[in-house]
Order: sequence, then structure tokens, then C-alpha cells
Amino acid sequence: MQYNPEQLESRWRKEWEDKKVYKVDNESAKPKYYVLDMFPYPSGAGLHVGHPLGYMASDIFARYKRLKGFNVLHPMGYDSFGLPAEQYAIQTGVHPETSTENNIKTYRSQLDKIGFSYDWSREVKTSDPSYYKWTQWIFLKLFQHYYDLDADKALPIDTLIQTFETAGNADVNAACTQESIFSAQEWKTMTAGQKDEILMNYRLAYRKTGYVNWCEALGTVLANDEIKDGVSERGGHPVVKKAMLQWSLRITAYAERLLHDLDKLEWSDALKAMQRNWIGRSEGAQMFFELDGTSEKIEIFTTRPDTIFGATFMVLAPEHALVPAITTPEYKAQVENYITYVKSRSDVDRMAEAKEVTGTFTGAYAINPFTQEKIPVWIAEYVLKDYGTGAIMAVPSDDERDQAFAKKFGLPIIDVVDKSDYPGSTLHDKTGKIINSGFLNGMEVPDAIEHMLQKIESMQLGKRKVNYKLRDANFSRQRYWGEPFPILYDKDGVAIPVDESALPVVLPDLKDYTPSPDGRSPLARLTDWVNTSDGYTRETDTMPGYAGSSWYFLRYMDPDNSAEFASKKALNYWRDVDLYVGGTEHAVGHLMYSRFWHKFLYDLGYVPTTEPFRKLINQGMIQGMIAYAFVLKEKKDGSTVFVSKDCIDKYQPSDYIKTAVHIDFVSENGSGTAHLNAKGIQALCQWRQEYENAYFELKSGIYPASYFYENTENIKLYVASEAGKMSKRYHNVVNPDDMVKKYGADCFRMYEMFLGPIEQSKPWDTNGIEGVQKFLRKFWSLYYNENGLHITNDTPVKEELKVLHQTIKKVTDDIERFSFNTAVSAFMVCVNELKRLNCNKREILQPLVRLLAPFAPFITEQIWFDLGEQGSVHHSEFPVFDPACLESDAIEYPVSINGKKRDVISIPSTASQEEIQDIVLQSPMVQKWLEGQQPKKMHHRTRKND
RNA sequence: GCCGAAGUGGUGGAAUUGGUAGACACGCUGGACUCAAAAUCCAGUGCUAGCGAUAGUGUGCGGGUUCGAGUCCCGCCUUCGGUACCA
Repeated sequence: MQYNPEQLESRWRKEWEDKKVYKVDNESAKPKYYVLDMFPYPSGAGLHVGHPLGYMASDIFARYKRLKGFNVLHPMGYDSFGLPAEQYAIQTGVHPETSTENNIKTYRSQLDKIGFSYDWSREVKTSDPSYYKWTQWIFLKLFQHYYDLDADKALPIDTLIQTFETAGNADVNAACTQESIFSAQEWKTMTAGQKDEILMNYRLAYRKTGYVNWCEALGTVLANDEIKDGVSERGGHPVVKKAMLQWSLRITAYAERLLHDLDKLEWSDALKAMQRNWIGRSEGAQMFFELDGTSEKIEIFTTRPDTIFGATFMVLAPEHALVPAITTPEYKAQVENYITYVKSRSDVDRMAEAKEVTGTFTGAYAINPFTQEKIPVWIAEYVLKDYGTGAIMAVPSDDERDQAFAKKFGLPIIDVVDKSDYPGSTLHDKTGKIINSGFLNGMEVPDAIEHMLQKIESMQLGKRKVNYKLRDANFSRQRYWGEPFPILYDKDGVAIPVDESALPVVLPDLKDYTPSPDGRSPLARLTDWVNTSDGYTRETDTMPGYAGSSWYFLRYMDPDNSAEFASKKALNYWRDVDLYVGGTEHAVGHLMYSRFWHKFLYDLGYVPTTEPFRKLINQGMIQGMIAYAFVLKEKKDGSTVFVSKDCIDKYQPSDYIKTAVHIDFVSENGSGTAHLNAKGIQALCQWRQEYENAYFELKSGIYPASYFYENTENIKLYVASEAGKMSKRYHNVVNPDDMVKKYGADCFRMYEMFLGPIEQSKPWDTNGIEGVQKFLRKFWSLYYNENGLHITNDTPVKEELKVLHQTIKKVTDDIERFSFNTAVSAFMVCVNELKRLNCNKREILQPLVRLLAPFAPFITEQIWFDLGEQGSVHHSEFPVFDPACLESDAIEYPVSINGKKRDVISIPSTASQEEIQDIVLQSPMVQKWLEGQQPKKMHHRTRKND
């Protein structure tokens, strides 16, 4: 009986769905285990073979845990709000909901074919009102809470208001942006608008002025990746920074806990390091410099207070609030010019010219509090508005950027740290001896820092402060396809939360998806929706992509609950994600925001755990091979001319361009000899009408397309082949459906696992998939002969048991350490061995089916059924390793002399240390290499695997 | 620049704690079966020398520690990913 994957896979796919084999309950006597995949955005291109890599790994693990007796939650859903659908809507007029639904259907059918064990009854979509109701609900909670640093948790804003009413804000210790102090009396006399403004400085979801990339020509706000070389990617129009009132989330309030709790997590050190760097904690001093001739002070943050004697000038961010006030009349024009210049510069620009220093003098002078010298105040774009206080004391002797600035503008440099005792140390190292610094002279840098911190505090010039690189993220998007904010504004512009009972605020329908001319979202045009009957106006911004994905893993626990985002019971049962599998691209975005939201919900008592994702595995990316053909810019008789790579040296690089051609046309792809043969050239000519009459320059001459239909021998148009993104634009997307169709899902799954370690990136290459296909046929042939099932109930011999249990041990260990490629090869070894032994005994082959089931769910289910077993193999038990089966009579001892293997000797396992040494010393080979001498030392090592 | 990951046959990769380097698979070579092909099976396959037993050599490069190093230490080189003037 032949192995026919197509037939048996469709049979079991249907059977599993009908019998709801993968449905999981929130109640069970079994221990829970939660395996989560990263939320996919259902793009129009569908899944390519790279996407399911992580899904396959997590599916194997979920199935393994299920067989190990766990109640496994393994859900899937869609992050279905997003920009591409909106862009598509603008171009085609198709409602984002319609295109998204279609894309989801494609995704679902692609996922189903691969045989994942998802409980689809728990599917969630972020764009579903019953889902985003709770995204809005969490937003309201953020809006209605502030972070109390004494309690070290989020507390209701109402208790803060009570404090304001009785005692003002002087004693409030909160994560906030409120700077001035007010009394209870002052609070009471404030207008509603003033109170709202102050509360915004405390709320965890708050509004502040933020800068967006504004493109006047397109009349829209652009995301960073929609900008190329400082102009819009579409159309190449200029982009400027524009100030707009934006919603933000105060993630900085949680910086310390986000940093600290990383220690609890089983994440890779690499990923933890990325998060630590992103949070960027630094300790230093916050201090004030007086301005000469005014009452204003400049607040700065420094990690190097010990270098203050070397501070010869100050630099403010161009956007700093003090700039207009301190600029003297004679420098006004110059400063304004500079600010205009900075506004025109995109983040991309700044990156490209990182080395060049720019800035201008404001005419103002500050007083160095220790030297009492007047030092000039400059503005420069290298000082960032949002980091620290947006102002620095510049110490050109001890900071590279300050030094470059001082050199360019001729500012004085005073050496304050003598590093001669620390050869090789850089300016970044806090080492050296302080010089030219009055009372600090002679101190080592760390001591001097501590000394200065005390001095600064005692002189009341400032205080110790911990600063974070982490910034509050912009939470507003001027877009249509996202969650509407549950916020209304009254006539004074005071933000009023929508009542919980009125949630969700449903995203209204729209015909025209282009943005409103003033840069607001398309929703602003729906005046009927914006202006409510009771005189309020609605917020027209929508939430960003990460809103819905910051808490989705909680919704899976109880997806149909309409009274809560998830019931207490469900949350207390499932608690947190035990295993999360996904790519590193989410290292600092999604993974940081989810942790932040989760901690917030924990503070409010809604979730029982402080961290959402206990263990995290990063899967590598599967890249595509991109094949570039060389095309001359100048056409020949109006037709395209392709040049073989081995002829391209004749031309100047400016004469030709590289064009990605469809990967299916290319032979020997991925090697240095990648080329199109005659068939490939034929296919290329038929691919695009413009290539129909193309010319091809090969080593032997230039030929028209027609030539390759008659002459097919030895034709090679060489192309450049390189690894890169798998993407529509490179014509190198491989659809998993095609793989499943050709080889079957089991083969496809096992091949992706066999490719290499899960966390490693590699280009997609089907060379070698036949090896896995052969393995599955061989595996099948252990159970069936030409007439059907062919299994005996004979008692297995020792050797057969040894093969089985060796495999059980190896596969179990490999699954536990996520080494799926070696597990697959262990199966291959096992099947090769059993085949050699002609084993067809039930006692060996039945456990083997259970062992392979997580990897190849279809073939094993079929065999399980044919073996006459009850129920699904996926509800059976994972085989247990029996060490007794591995005991053998003799052990092969490799013998090394001076670290080189010289002999292999088989010695009975009963032999003692001394006996082993005797046997070894008597071996002729050992005798030969000892050359008559006695060994100085002998080491006997037991084998680790037995 | 900084942070992170990785360099092993013709190719993907294995070697889990310092102990037989190259498992498993692809490819390639030869053979069996076949009229032929496909499929399947058998043998070989790091490099060099040798008919062979065998010997030498070999994990990016240069040193070191050790009885023994792909693995540990020091100094480099290369590739990939992230980041961007972070005071």
C-alpha cells in the first residue's frame, strides 16, 4: 500500500474539524500549558514559507505537551487593524474590512493545510467590535489612573484629585510631567480646562504635543517607513515635523519594573539585552544652571557631574521651551533660521549625516555654578528634546560630540580627566584622575562622581536622578482603520471618557479613506459622527497597531466573554503564556508594550501575574533567494536587452540596472553559477509582454528571444543571486500551499524543522526536501506492505528495543531544548535501523507512532487508526523512555593518546577500571603509539548518553 | 560607533558539561533492478599521499591554557541582525 499524503491528509483534516479534536476547556484536572504564536497581520500577499516556521515549532511543542498530559491552550487569531488595508482602500475603494476578511480567509486556509492544532473556537480579531471594546476599556483604565511612586503601582486618578483638593500636589510622588507646585486652594479655583491640563500630566494615557511627519503635498501624516531620503516614498514630496496634540501612554512610569522583572524571564540573553538597552537606565544628577541677567534657570541631566569644571558651554535642543525666551535680539534671526532648518530634517537625514555637527549661538550666557564663569548657551540638533531635560552642560574634553562641536565653533576645551593611568580606555569609560577641577583634583572618577553628587545636593543645585532612554510612545494615529478612542471633548476641549456602558465606540463606515486636509484622520469628515447629539465632539484619531496586540493573549483565555475582557476564573486558570514563539523584530516594540499593559492590569488586580510571557523562543527568518538579471538602460530596436553576468564587465555600472526576475526561471539558484537556461529564458519572455522580443547577450553573442526556442543546448544567461527578503517585489515568494500540495503537510513541516536550528536565519531552499519525503515513505513501509497493514505481535528483541528507546530519549531531550532539526535526524536514524532489522512488531512500532505524532500529525493519525487503536493519536500518551533497554554487554572504547584517537576497543561492560586499563595497554595499536614508554596519566571517562 | 548573533566538507547542518570532528540529509561517483526511464536498493565520498593497511592534515586568522580545544582565555578578520548624536 502506497503512502498517499494528499488523500490521507484531507481525510484527517476534515475528521479533526468535525470531531473538534483540538478544542480545549477552561476547566481540567490536568495542569495547564499555554503555547502562543505571535499575532499575524493578515497581509494581502498571504503566508510565505517563512511565516509558518515558528508556528510549526510551537505546534510540535503544543502537541508534545498535550501527549505529556497537559491541558494545552494553543490559539490563533489576527492583528487585523493596520495600514496596508487602509492604503489598499485608498487605492481601490474596497473597505478595509472587506479586504481584511478576504485575507483572513486565505490565511486560514493556508494554516489549515499545514495541520496546526489550534483551537479555532478561540480565534480573535482586533478589528472585531467585540474585541476592541476591551482595547478601548483598557485605554479608559489607563486614562483613569496615574502611577504613584510611593505605592509603586497605578492608582485611580480620583484619589489623586482628592489629594489635590485637600493638599495640592506638593507631596504627591508620581510619575508625571507636572512641573509646577500648586496648593489645594489654587486647585479649587482652577477652571475645568486648567484642571484637565494638569491631570493630563499625571494620567497613564494622556495628551501632549507631539511631532509627526507631515507631508503637505499628500495632505497626510506619514510613518517613518513611508519616508525615504527625507521625502515621501510615494511621490517624493517634502516632509516636515509638525506639532499636533497626540495621545501618549506613560510607559516610562513602568521603566524600573520593566527592567527589573527581566530577570524573572526565560528569554534569550540577547533579547533581554536589547530590552535593557532600550530602557537605557542611567544614574546621574539633575541640576540647574543660572542664566546671566535673567531669573530663568536651565535644567540639565548629567551622568558625569565630576567633569563640571570642564563645562565650557551649554547646548539646548532647538525645540527647548526656553529658546525663544533667552535668545538675544541680535541672534534672533539666526536662531529662527536654524530651527526652521532642523524642522525640515527628517530622522533619516539626521542619521545619514551623523558625523556633521550643526548649531547656533543664542546670545545667552549661563553661569557655571562651580567656576562662576559665564559660559555661552548654544542650540544644536544633537541634543534631543525628549531625552533627559533637553539640555546639557557640554564638556568638550570628555565627550566626543561636545568635542566635535567645540572644535567646529572654536569653543574652549579644558582637560579635567587624566586618563594616563588607564591606557586604552575611551571617553566612555568612567576612569581616570580628576585635574583642573578645584576641590576634586586628584580624585578617581568614581569617587569624584559620588563626591559631586553629595555636593550638588548639599548646595541645593540639584539632586540625584535616574534617567531612562525609554520614552512615552505616541498612541495617536491620524488614520481610519484602527480602534476609535472612547473619548469625547466638551466645548472647552476637556477630554471626557465615554461611559463604560457605551463601549464599544464602533468605527463608523466610510466611503472616502483619504485623510482630512488639515492632517486629521478621515473620520474628521464624518461630522454627524464627530458631533454627538448632546453637544460633545469625538476624538477622531485612532489607536496604533500595537494597541490590540498588547493584550490579545489574555482574550484567548475567554474569547466570547461580553461582560469582562476575560473572566477571573479563566485568568486564574491560564495565568500566563508558558511558551511564546516569534521573531526578534518585536524585541522592543510589541514585547515591551505587552509587558507594560500586563503590569498595569496586574496593578489593578485584573491579572494574577506580573509578566505575560514566561518563556520566549526567537525563530529565525527564512529569507528568499533574489535573482537579479542585468538589463541595459538603452534598448535595442525598442526591445529590452539582457546581459549575462559573465559579460557585464564590458559595460559601465551606469549603463545597466539589476532587475529581479522570477525565481522559478532560475537554475542552480543560490550558487555562483545561477543562470537561466533556454527554458528559463522562454519563461522570462512569456512572463512580461515587454520581454516578448527581448535580446540576450551571452558569451557567444547576442541573440533574439526566438533563438532560444530552437537552440536549447548549453544556454546560460548568468544572473546575480543573493539572499534577501521573501517578498512579492522580488518575485521570490514560495507559497506553503504549493509545498503541501507537492509533498504533503507532514513532509513540509518536518523539512522546515530539518533545515537547521529554529533561531537561525537561512535562505529558503528545497534542495533536500526529498530526503524527508524518502524518510516518510520508509516510515510508512515499516507498517504496510503492498497488501496493506503488515504488523506482528511478536516479542521484540533487545536490539529493536534499544533502537526505540534510544530514539525516545533523544527526541524527548531535543523537543525539551527546541532542537527540532536533530530530533528529525534521530527519527531518520531510527527508521534506517528498524528497516535494517526488518522490524514489524507492534510493541516497537506502536510507541513510535506516538513519538512521531507531534512532528507528522497526519501520517501518524492514519497509522494509529489502521493499528486499530481507539481515539486520536493526538490524545494518546507520549512514550516513556526505559533506561534498562539501553544496557548492552560490551562498550566501544575510543582510545586517545596525546589527544589523538588511535584505537577503538570493545570491552565487556562488566569490566572494572583496572581491567579496562589492562585491556587497553595490551592493544597492539596502543603499544605501537606508546613506543615502549609508560603513560604518565590515564583518564577513563564514562559515556554521557548511556 | 555601540549592542547582539554567527563563521565546521561541494551544500544544509551535527558534536547537549573540554573527551571518537563531520551524525542525519542533499549533491556527486560507481553498481544492482529495468528494453528504457522513474521509483527503490547497495557501496563510496573532508583534504593530501598510498593498491592497501595506514599516515599526515583539518572546525575564519594569530597566539595561549590543557594529557586532550569546534567548545575555554587573549588579540584580530569576515558576515548577518538591531540601533542611532542617549548627555
